[in-house]
Amino acid sequence: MSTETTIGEKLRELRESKELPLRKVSALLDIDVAILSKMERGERKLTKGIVLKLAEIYGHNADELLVLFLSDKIMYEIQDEDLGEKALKVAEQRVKYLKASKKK
Amino acid sequence: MSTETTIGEKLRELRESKELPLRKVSALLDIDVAILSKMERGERKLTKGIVLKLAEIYGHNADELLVLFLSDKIMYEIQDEDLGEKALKVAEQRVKYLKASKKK
DNA sequence: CTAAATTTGACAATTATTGTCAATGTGAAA
DNA sequence: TTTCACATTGACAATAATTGTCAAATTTAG
Repeated sequence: MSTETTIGEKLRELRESKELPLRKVSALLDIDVAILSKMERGERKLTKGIVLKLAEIYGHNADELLVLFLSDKIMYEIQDEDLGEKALKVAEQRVKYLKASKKK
Repeated sequence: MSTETTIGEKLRELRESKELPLRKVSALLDIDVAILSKMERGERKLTKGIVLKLAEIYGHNADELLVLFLSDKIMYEIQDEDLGEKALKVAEQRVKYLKASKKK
């Protein structure tokens, strides 16, 4: 499940599957074509807003893209860290703890 | 397992358990006392280097502190995100995938 | 009270990120 | 080759974020 792809690569795949040129998509997003090019190749950071707009443009499930987007940011934080996996597990515990203590 | 504490709070606890004033510790770290104060309270970002030095100063297990430090950074990325937990799981998969494909 | 410890806020200096643009590179068509 | 659309690259200034430094204010312990 989306384990071998970055959000940028995924967005490029989606764009190409729709046969849309960067030029058109960047116009819809109202950003420079160079920036979108770099975002797809991971050279510039994506924002949540851009990801959501692209989900809309490509007619693709937004949550799936957001999860990939967030996990990319997480991966960036733990890159090359031996303790990354442990840190992820601790973070999971903490998320669960927060959920539990946040009464609905 | 360290689910209710930030790295800053943990470092403050350690310092207080050793009865060391900020003044002395910040001198050992060669940083301003104000910065260390803010780091302990989460108002300024800690660095890996500072965490390691503090582990040394307090004679505390460095890995445990690093895991907490990294998980803090992860938590920061997914704060308030409904999809945070899913993103963590995907990140775990990806870490495992990377480990597997990186032949030793 | 007083003295040490800590916190707070303001500020300039540094560093990072951003958008913009032009030049360059790539590939397909003919 | 020439042309054309598409994409990439790098340089640059503008903007924003982070940093260290300091002094004043506040809190805490005696």
